[in-house]
Amino acid sequence: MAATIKDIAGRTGLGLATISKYLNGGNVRAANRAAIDEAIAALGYTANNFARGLKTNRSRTVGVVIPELSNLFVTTIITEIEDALRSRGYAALICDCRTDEALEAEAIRFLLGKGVDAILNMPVGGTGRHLSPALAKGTPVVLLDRAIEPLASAVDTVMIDNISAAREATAYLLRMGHRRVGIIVGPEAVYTAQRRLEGYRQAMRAAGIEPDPALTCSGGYTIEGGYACAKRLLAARADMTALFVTNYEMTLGAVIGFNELRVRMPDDVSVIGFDNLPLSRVIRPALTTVAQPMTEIGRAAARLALIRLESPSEQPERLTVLEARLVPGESVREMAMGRV
Amino acid sequence: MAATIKDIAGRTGLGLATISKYLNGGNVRAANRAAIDEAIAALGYTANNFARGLKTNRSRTVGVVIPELSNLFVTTIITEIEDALRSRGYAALICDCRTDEALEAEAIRFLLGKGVDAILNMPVGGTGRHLSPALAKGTPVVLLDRAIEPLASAVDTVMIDNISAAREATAYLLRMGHRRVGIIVGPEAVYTAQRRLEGYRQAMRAAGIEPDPALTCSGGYTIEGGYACAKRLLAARADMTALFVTNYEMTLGAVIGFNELRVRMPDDVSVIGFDNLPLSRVIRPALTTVAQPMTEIGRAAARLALIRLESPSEQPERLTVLEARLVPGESVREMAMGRV
DNA sequence: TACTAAGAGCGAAACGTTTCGCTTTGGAGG
DNA sequence: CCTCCAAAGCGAAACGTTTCGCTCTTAGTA
Repeated sequence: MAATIKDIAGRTGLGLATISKYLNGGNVRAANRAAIDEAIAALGYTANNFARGLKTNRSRTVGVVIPELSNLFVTTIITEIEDALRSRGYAALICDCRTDEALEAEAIRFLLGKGVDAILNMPVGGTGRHLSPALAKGTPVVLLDRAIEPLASAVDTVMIDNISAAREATAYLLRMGHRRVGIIVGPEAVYTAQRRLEGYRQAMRAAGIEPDPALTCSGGYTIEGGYACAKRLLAARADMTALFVTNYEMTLGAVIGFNELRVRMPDDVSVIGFDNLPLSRVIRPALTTVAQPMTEIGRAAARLALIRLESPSEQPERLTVLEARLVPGESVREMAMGRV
Repeated sequence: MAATIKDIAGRTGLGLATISKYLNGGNVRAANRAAIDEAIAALGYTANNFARGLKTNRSRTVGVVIPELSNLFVTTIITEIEDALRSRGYAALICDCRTDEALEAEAIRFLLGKGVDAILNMPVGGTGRHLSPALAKGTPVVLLDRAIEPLASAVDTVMIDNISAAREATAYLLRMGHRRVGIIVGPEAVYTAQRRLEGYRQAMRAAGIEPDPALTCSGGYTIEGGYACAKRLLAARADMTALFVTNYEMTLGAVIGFNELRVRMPDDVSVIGFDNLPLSRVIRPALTTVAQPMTEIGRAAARLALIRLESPSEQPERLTVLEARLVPGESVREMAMGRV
């Protein structure tokens, strides 16, 4: 039905091997090259990926396993990955595991069964057990955003230094004279949430302040959680003068909550948000945020996967730590010295 | 390296054909069935998808082409689709075409080259030309959210009745006594945006009101656009008493804009938003929204694709129109009669 | 003109499955 | 104990590539 390499051979009078070689970048005499090109166009030939995969054991397909597709941080990264891969002929098989470890393990198995050449994973499980089938099979793995210690030497990891990013954001608030600094953190089980909380604590202690549990609220990395925490923190600690919100969704929620309560930024509460996505740039007063380089994360991950797949001789570092920057806005005010 | 059907045959003493038949659901004597199962477990056998695809020309893979991955409406639907497909052994290859017609056409070709069994597409291009390679090849196509008239009889379409949803939302505002009703619409080129605007106009005219261009603002379906439009409309028409925002992102933006301007809902302006996503339910006052059945859209699309793939005898309707409902909140107030 | 590398071109085998068209088998009914 | 038939089992061919190990051309050199 569809044209095959054999049809091309028939039409051009050349041999199978020659056509195949040409298609894979080999050298062919100019006249023959023209003939092959002509035949391909005339017959509408496309290589059969099944046959090719059967011989080469390569699918030019990469699996992406993420905890949650409905999250702007995730989708921004995936968009970048997908773009980079597609331009090199790779397609992305995406599995949303709904933040469920069992589903995540199943997704990995499923993708391996589909013959993916590599796996990109923003892991839910902290043990890395779900990845062992991939490692056993020799499939390259790139971890996104979250490290898994026991796998550090077996997989690539791309992330930011969450502790120092959080520490610097908190230190900035302290430097501006704030003392009662609240934090809205993510789920306890999530790697980045732990590290961001740790960074906050380090900064507080370095300033001689013991973190007040009543100033910490867990917002589950969701808009609703951020919204609820903003209200809860204000109710529990009316004297809170600054707040650090540790992801984009919760920042959005907190801003909406503050607005509803007529709490003004930065006059009533100074705020540092997370992730410099479109909205953060547009609302007034402009938010001061910790900006993760999402585009670079995606690109770096795609690049690593491609290197592992196509240039096995190159041996890039296992760990890529990208830098988050504090993007100044107008949502933090400097406290009068007297009030400190 | 990996175990093949031949290894199973060797270990069990059975023939290739028997193993294959069993794997594909055929009948086999109980004793042999046990032997095969044992061998599969012992050897860790998994069917080779390339070989299988080569014979059957089926990849158990479906392509999904969408304009934009960073959009909650899109990702909610995709999550559902992916889930439904995966449970039936199908994987989803996702291509974000960045709202670019040329990229969209390329994505379709790319996916066909990958051998996808079906294509789900939320189309950017209105002509449907980009789908002709798929139709030529006989690959089933399901359109999401947006129809393409010339293809009505060749592809499946799953969407809501945008005109009537918008008409009813607007009519509700009119029924509550509002006359100066604004609308934030999406991009002119987008099917749903056109229809929603049309529904609004129909309702206004039915109430004897000629739509005021100064009460229409295009927010490009983005958070920033909704935010900007909310401010622009208030500036242009301070006497606007109600506003209809026609997608989720713009609704979020408008709410933030109103909050910043200290415009209270519903006291100063009544608001009907779009899409009943988590946030819409949680903010105060609760938003009145047009809720699209996103879960059902995803499920219906997946179901159609699966039927076309696995039950060619069934002939479902080409067009599936799902119902959007008006979910009442507290963001619309009834105007005093005198003010009408 | 003759010779020689290097470059082009070639056929056949192999990848792991499904499927076609048979043959064998087990056991129910007589 | 036979007969018979549906069910179960079978071998071989085919799917469309890539690749191995050759042979044949070609063009440059002597």
